[in-house]
Amino acid sequence: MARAATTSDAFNAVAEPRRREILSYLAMRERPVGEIVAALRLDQPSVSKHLGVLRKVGLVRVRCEGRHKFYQTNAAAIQPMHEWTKEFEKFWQHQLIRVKERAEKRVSDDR
Amino acid sequence: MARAATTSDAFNAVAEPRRREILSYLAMRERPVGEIVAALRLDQPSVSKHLGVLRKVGLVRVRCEGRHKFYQTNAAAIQPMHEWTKEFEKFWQHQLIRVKERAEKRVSDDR
DNA sequence: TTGACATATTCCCATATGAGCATGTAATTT
DNA sequence: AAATTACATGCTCATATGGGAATATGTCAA
Repeated sequence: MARAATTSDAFNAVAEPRRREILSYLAMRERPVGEIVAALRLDQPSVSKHLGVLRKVGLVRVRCEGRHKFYQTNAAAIQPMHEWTKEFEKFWQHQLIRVKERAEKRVSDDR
Repeated sequence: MARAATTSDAFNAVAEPRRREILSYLAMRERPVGEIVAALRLDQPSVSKHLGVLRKVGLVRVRCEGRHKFYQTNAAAIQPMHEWTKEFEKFWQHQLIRVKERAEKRVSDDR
């Protein structure tokens, strides 16, 4: 088996740095494709393809108006990733405390 | 250019579901490779390869003891992902509020 | 030393990728 | 109708992948 498709879930879709940029850019308000192209300085076909991936996993929503398509980030689709990373919060807090303790011990040893 | 390497950053490394399982499994306490193999029912070479990826991006730490290698999740390396997803928190909260408002409006319209 | 055990590495392969470029399609304007 | 605008899709290609199987490395035990 090869690597999982980028369209298989939010984790895979978001692994691509440009897609993260697009999501950040579209979080505040909806934008037509042309503005994404101009703002992020990417080729138009590239943006369209990235938007296709993001659409497939539900990370963006589209609204059509004439020949313009307005894309916006669907933040709710990011929440599961936030929840998963949150599971580790208590551990990195513990780790930081231990690092701090060791540092303080070193200081007292030096005295 | 092809897809970015899985070893290029935490986002890419974590896109693989098995690696997320491994990280969760190793979060509480360190484990030798054999226990990961047994617990997650994966082939040993597969686990070694996944651990190699996780090591390269700093998501796990190793401690060698005789012929055993104890791996543990380095939760601090997950924090940046948590921060990135957190940027969207306010947006999904707004979206949920709007969904709720629309639902309430529908109820009042029906009355 | 020889062998058993614990991990890591290598090879092959089907599959998916993203960039670049060209082309297709739909809506609008002239 | 023809030209223009706004996006989407198709193509090729270099590259990386994860699984499977075999093999290598390193450590301990008898």
